[in-house]
Parts: sequence; structure tokens; C-alpha cells
Amino acid sequence: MNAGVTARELARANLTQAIRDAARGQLAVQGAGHLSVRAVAREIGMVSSAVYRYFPTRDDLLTALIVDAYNALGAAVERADAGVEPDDVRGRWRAMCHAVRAWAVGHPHEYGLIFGSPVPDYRAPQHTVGPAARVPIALFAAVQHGVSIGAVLVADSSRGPAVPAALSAQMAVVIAEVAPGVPETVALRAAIAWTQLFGMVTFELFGQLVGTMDPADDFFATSVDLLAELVGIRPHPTR
Amino acid sequence: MNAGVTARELARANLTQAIRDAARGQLAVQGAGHLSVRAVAREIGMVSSAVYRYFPTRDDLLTALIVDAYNALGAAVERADAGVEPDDVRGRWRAMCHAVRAWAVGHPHEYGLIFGSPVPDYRAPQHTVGPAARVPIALFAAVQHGVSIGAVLVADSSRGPAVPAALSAQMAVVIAEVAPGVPETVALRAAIAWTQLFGMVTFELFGQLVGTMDPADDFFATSVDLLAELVGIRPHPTR
DNA sequence: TGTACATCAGTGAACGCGCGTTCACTGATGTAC
DNA sequence: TGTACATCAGTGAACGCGCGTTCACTGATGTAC
Repeated sequence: MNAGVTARELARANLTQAIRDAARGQLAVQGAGHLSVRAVAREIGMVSSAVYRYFPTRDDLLTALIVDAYNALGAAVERADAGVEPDDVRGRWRAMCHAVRAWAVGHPHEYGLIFGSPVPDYRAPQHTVGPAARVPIALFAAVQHGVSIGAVLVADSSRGPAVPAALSAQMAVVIAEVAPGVPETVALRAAIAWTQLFGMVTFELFGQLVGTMDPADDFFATSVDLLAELVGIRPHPTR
Repeated sequence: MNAGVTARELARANLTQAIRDAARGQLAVQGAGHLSVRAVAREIGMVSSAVYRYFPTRDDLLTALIVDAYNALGAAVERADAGVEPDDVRGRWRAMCHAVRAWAVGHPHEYGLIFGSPVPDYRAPQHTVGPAARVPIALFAAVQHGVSIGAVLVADSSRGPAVPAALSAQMAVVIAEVAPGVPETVALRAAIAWTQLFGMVTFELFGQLVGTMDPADDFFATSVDLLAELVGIRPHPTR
């Protein structure tokens, strides 16, 4: 026996995971709004009331799936980032963007769960915020590093319209939290790029490109490079 | 009596509209996936089976709402476009982008119906395609006009990476359909801007900016201008 | 190591609800002569 | 203009289904002495 781990605890951990997995499987069939405790129980050969020993309510199960999805996406992006030489900021940017899309395409229903239409009557609890922040944190970290080593155009970013006061205040909070030291104009462009990255992936995933740009591999790749230019990330010299 | 319009036909037209309206109202409460024929019937004081005289199935009702939503959005954008002097292409671009967002904010559930997570087991029939195309058609028409009067940078757009063959073929179709005569590089940038416009609105509407850039008025306005720059739309001289 | 009690996991029945859709029907509206 | 028949709109009951959640219960696992 492992130190202090009773058979009961082990069984509980296993079953909790089995329920999560079955529920994740259900997403594909039904969509997030129709996740059903009874269907999950059926799939793992349990009686529906037994599930309530593990998740006291349907919403708690939903929350667990949301946290899992954010973490899986965050981990995928961080892994992609780590696979590129740190000073190759444009390469990191590109890798992270493509990791987001690859994960989304590979897990469309989990992606839909976190970035799709809000589930009616569901309120995401506070502890989803941390996992949700992993991707923007990784993106901003790369930009911040780029600024510090001169791989991001700073002076040039000051062209364009003046930043309104309200927006400036919002940016100050973001900069303080995830990108200390990054000039406002650069951070603003990074924030816009972040929004548009996910917007683009969502747009594609929900079928809005079908009939025109779908399949969108090349379209997406071109967009990502254009976003990098927008942020002012220089191409890496040695590549 | 109006020529050939019987009381029965009139009553039918009225009730069909009343059902559409009630269903639209239901969207706000329930979300698209939970649209319920019985709830709609209840709201207009009808027995649920009576609704089937007007829409033979739940999906037909959904389709009607989708078509209505696309048309309402399309009309709003076309109206915004028409309110700007034709040669002020940047002004038109800006007006249309803001019209999209304004409509989305004003009709979040209808917007979610057409741009949100696909409703499980629902397939959009062919005749939703026309209404769905109104916004991209209007956007491309402005860009096309801009190219023809020199309000869009053409030469400068040829910087950036070469367009891969598959993407080039897709763009050729789009150009032939909605922007004849527009150079590939410009059309590609316009397509990217179109994608990102909706992506950004969707991202905001589904609550992804809450806690950072929300309320996003200034953020959106800045993004729209940046997208205009990306497409290469020159600021209008007289403005 | 062995026993007595407390904790927990899973069962099966039940509550109360809402859903889409069908069907035989009544009564009103329209049409042909 | 008036009558006879056909068409249509709306009713109410029913079918068969799935849902989230509760509750009293049995039996297995863990803990204290």
C-alpha cells in the first residue's frame, strides 16, 4: 500500500476521472448545453444517483470539464512555446497560435465548451479564471521577452491613433498582471492579436468559413503571420 | 378587402410572424439549443400542436429565426454603409464594423444563434446561405470600390509572404463571387479582416473579455482601425 | 490480531417536470355553381 | 345572392421519451481500541 492512500481513496480518484472522461465523451454527442448526468452514468455502467457521490450537481461536473479543457489547451500552448528557442519570438508566436488551432480542431467540443455560446443558467465559478489565463499569459510572456531583447518593434508601434483614456486604464491593469515593462502600444496590439487569434479559430470551428476559405490551414497560417507583423514581432535573424 | 388577400391569409401571415417573434423572445431565455415549440405556443396562448400548422417541425422554426437574424444583421450593415459617402471607404469600413458589433450587442441571442456553437443535430439548409452572405458582400464591395478609386493601397499589399497555391485557388473563387477585379493580396487581407471582425465580436459577446478589456468600446474601435490599416484602406482626405 | 462501530459507495424506486410530435375532432372560412 | 362542399385552423388528449435530484436502503471499507 502506498503511504496513506487507502483503497477507497484510490477507487474514488479513478471513478472521478472516469466520470470526467465519460462526460467529455458526451460533449461530442450532445453539445455543452445538453450534458446529462444520466447519460454519463449510463456510459460508465453506474446508476445515475451514484454520480452525485462525486459531483454534487450537474454544474459542478460542467465546471470540472471547463477547468480540464482550459488546462489542456494551456498545456498544449506552453508545450509548443517551450519547443522553440526563446529568442525566436516570432517562431514562438507562430508555434503558440498553431497550437491553439490544432488543439481546437482536435477537441472541437471541448473548445466549444470554453469559447462557445455561454451555457444558459450556468455561471463559471472563480477558480476557472486561473486555468483560463494560461494562454494569454504565455502569449504576453513571449512578447515581453521580445521587447526586452529587441525582437519587437517598439518605436514603430507608436504610429496609429492615440489610445483613449479608458482603454489606457484597462491596458495598465493587463500590463501590470501579465506583461510588466511592455509599452502600452505594444501590449495593446498584443491584446488585439490575442482576441483575433481566438476569434479566428472560433469562426472557423463553428463552420463560418465552410464554402469559402475552408479548409483554412493556409488561410490561418497567413493570418497568424500578419498578426505577428501587427504586434511588431520581427522575423528571427537565423531562420 | 385588398386584392386577393383573404382574411385567412392575413391571419396566417400575422400568426406566423407572432410565432417567429415569440420564438425570438425565447432565445433570450433559453439559448438556441433549447428553443421549445411548447414554450413558444404557451407564450402566444396557443396549444402546442397548433404551431405545427405554421412550422412543420422545430428545425423549420429554427431555420426561420436564423434567416431572420442574418437578414436583420445584413440590413443593419447595409444601412450603415449607405450612410457614408461612397468614396470615403475607410469611413464605410468603420461604419460597417461598428454596425456589426452594435447589432450583436443589441441582439446577443440572435447573434449567438448564427455565430455561436452549432446547435446539435441541426443542419442549416441551403437557403440560409444568401442572407448569410450579405455582410461579407457589403464589406468586399467597399474594398472593391476603394481599389477602383485608389483609396486602397494595392502595391504595398504585395509585401508579406507569397500566397500558397491552395489558398490562391480559394481566393480566386471568393474574388470572382464578391470582388471582381480586386488583386489577390488585397482580397486576402480583406478576407482576414472579415474573419477577425466577427471573431472579435464573438469573443467579446461570449464573455471572454470580461475582467480585462470589457467594456470593449475603445478596444473594438482601435481594432477596427487597425484592421482597416491591415487591408490597406487609406484615411479619407476630407475627413 | 480481533472485534465494534462509523463512514462511505452504490442501488433502485420515486417525484415532478418538460419535451416533440401525432391524431381524431370541431368549427370557421373560402370557393364553385 | 344563396347554398353545398372543400379546405383550413385550432383543440385536447395521448404516446413515449429523457431529465435532475432525493431518499431510504444494503453492503463494503476504514478506524479505534
